[in-house]
Amino acid sequence: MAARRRAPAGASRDRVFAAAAAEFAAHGFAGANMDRIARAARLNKAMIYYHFPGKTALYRAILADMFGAVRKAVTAVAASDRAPADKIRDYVAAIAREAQARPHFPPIWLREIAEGGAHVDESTLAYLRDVLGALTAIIAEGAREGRFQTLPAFMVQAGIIGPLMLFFATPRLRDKMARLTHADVNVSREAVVAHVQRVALAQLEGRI
Amino acid sequence: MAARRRAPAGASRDRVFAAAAAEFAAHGFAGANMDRIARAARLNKAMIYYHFPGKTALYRAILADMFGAVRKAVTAVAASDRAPADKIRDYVAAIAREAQARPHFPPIWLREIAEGGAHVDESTLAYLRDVLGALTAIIAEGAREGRFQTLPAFMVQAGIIGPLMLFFATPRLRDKMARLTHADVNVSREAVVAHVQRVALAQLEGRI
DNA sequence: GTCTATAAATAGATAGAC
DNA sequence: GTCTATCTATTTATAGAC
Repeated sequence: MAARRRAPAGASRDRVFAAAAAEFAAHGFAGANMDRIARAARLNKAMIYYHFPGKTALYRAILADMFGAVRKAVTAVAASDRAPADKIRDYVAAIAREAQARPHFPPIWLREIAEGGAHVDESTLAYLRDVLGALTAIIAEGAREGRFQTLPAFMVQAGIIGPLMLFFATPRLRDKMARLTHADVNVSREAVVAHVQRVALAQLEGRI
Repeated sequence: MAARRRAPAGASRDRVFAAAAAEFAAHGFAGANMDRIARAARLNKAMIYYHFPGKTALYRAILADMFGAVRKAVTAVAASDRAPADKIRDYVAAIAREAQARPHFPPIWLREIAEGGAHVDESTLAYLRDVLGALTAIIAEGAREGRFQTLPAFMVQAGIIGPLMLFFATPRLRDKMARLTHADVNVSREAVVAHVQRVALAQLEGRI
């Protein structure tokens, strides 16, 4: 048996990945700096290129991780045996959970929306299709059972991820605003998630 | 009287401004390229620096224009003599109108949210404070009249601008998705605005 | 006001030693 | 696997002529 390595196998790759995710979230694709990523990962630039073919591939790996995780979570929700209304709540909760598990997720998603998915490759686009597909399926199921009205999935999705991403992406901006104004910008995570769940459900059940 | 100039006074400055807005929307602050801006404005780079001190100042001028216009519109809404419920509808419509009048607006706003207002200076932050302040005032007025429940303005705001910006910023992304999937991603502007109005109002009137 | 040419700095990517 | 040193291209910004 080989002696135990000083550092776990793949540790430096993980450090590059984590540092890059934070960098892309903070500065966007074009603004991300390979030198800063290397420094944050406590490595040198050459090590990034040892682990990843280049900046674009590194970014896409992060996108795939993000949307792959969401896809997996919401697909499981859609396939569960819960009632449609509960699936909607679970769908919202799942997205919130995956977003919160990755602080870089909301900023990167917002940016990717802003540039029309310029860096999204085919396989990641397929993940997104499946995410919207899961929501579409839940809506269709609820409609079949006479509990939901049929709304365009995109509209429901916008009502869910819009507020969620805004909330999760803005802790610093809300701090900034809180220091400037007296408006109540400090809302709890639970309150936001519960609110988005109620709103999404009220829409689909025609209570709006 | 001076002879009429070939081109209107300030025309080249306007061209720089318009080209820069499109460039920042498409590529973000860091990704924006002064050469491309010059070319799109049918000028050379030196002319940009003749009109603006630098890239940051140019970007901030665009932010100030955007948020200044929104501030003006929603402040007028809050000060009008309409009923609180109508003011909420007007508030949503005003934001949608200003966003649609400037195609660069939604992408830039989304990006600025994503990076925590990194490029927002004091005066623009004051505009944002007034925008949220207008909404806060409308909610307070409705609550005083016993028509609204008091919700955090930020939460209501997130429910409004989240879906609106997502919709206005994603025509290309939705096209991309439409070609890939059969989901109904083609929602009309009117439907989205009306929907956001109904949702915001239902929240405040406690019908959710 | 408008241009060309260029300075000065930055950043993605690689060579090659250990 | 990890490092230093460097190449090359890009990019913000300016000098200076017209």
